[in-house]
Amino acid sequence: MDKRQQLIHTAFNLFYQNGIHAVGINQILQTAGIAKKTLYHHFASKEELIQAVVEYRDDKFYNWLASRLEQVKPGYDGLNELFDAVDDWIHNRVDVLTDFHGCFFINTCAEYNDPNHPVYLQCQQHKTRVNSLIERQIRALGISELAIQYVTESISLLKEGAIVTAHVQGDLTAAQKAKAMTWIVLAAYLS
Amino acid sequence: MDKRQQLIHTAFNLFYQNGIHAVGINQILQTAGIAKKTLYHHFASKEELIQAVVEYRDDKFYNWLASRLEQVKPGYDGLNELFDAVDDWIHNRVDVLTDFHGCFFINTCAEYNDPNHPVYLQCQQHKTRVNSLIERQIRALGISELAIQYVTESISLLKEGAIVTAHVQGDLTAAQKAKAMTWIVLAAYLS
DNA sequence: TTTAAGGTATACCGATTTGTCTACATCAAG
DNA sequence: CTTGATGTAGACAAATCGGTATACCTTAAA
Repeated sequence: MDKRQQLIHTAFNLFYQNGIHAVGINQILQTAGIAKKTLYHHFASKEELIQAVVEYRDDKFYNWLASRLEQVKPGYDGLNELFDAVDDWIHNRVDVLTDFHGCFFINTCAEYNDPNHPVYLQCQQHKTRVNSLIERQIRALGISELAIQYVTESISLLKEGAIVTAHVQGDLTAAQKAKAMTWIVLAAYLS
Repeated sequence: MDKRQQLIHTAFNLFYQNGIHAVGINQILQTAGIAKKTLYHHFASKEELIQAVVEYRDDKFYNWLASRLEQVKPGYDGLNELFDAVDDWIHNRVDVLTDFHGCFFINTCAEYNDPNHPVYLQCQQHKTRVNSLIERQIRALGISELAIQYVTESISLLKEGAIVTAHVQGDLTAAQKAKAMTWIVLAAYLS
């Protein structure tokens, strides 16, 4: 019954479904059934609410993915699990992430197009956190320290491509394609 | 001195830089130096202007890429050119596309999150058109008809990943990474 | 029992939104 | 010469925006 958390939760769902700029504060309040005064008791402005929402999603997504990856051995198994997890997400098989509408952080960067904007930076940092999960898998393969960063960023690129392709093109097999390419790329880099 | 075209051009620049929902009609009018009546003489609503802007960008981007690809032989050379073109775009070396702010169509889908919305469909169709350019290159490789579609969509996924990674992460080498992976993937699929 | 925090409900503020309207200017074609 | 298309300038309307203010309620702790 924490009103603050209720507001963040409601705002995220509306933002994720309709875009941030398209959702007004009154709509959030009406949907959540919460008074305006209460919102401005917890947040100084809409901007602050938005930042809290991004942080909320960052945690939720990162923790979900991290827990998925913890269930398998780091390395090849982890990379398989990564793309299986994305595949589950795309197919709406992950309740905790709500219905798939692309990557919330990519979407948000599309709205806040200024790379110096706090919200934009939050989104970048989320991607950095997620990449660290990928790096852990790559590192377990025992390749040269020099190559780790490059390979990590390449796999990350495949993951981003899968998410965007699934979203914009509606290609539900995108994660599987990215997974297949990951195997091929790794085989080439490790030979 | 075509006012209609002037409006579309100004609106696109503002939309691309700030997002569609963040830009008001008055801002467009003031920037373009055009009266409100004139806008509503050419367009029935803001929505209609937006659709014209998306169509304008669709043509501009498609024609640019198509002309780049026409300068080389279809097949391997065309695929190299594809990623070199994206690389030029990312590095702001393509005047006709204006400063890089990610893919306008991906960004727009992020704002119009409803897959049934006309603008969303326009963006999907743009991707389909671009994919047909990629397919032409893949087809020239002489692989089986069955594989053409799959490989095309895989290369497309790499291209999307490069654009998004360059935009959100600010990784200016993303197109080169995607290009390198394209070679590897093709070598595997053609062996 | 009193007090402060957190809450609802709603009126209100100024600014901004999309879109309409009036009044007038230019100019090419019938 | 007139008419219709295209244009400018800007007032205006109705709705909505983010945000503030007032009045009152509940509840838990001092």
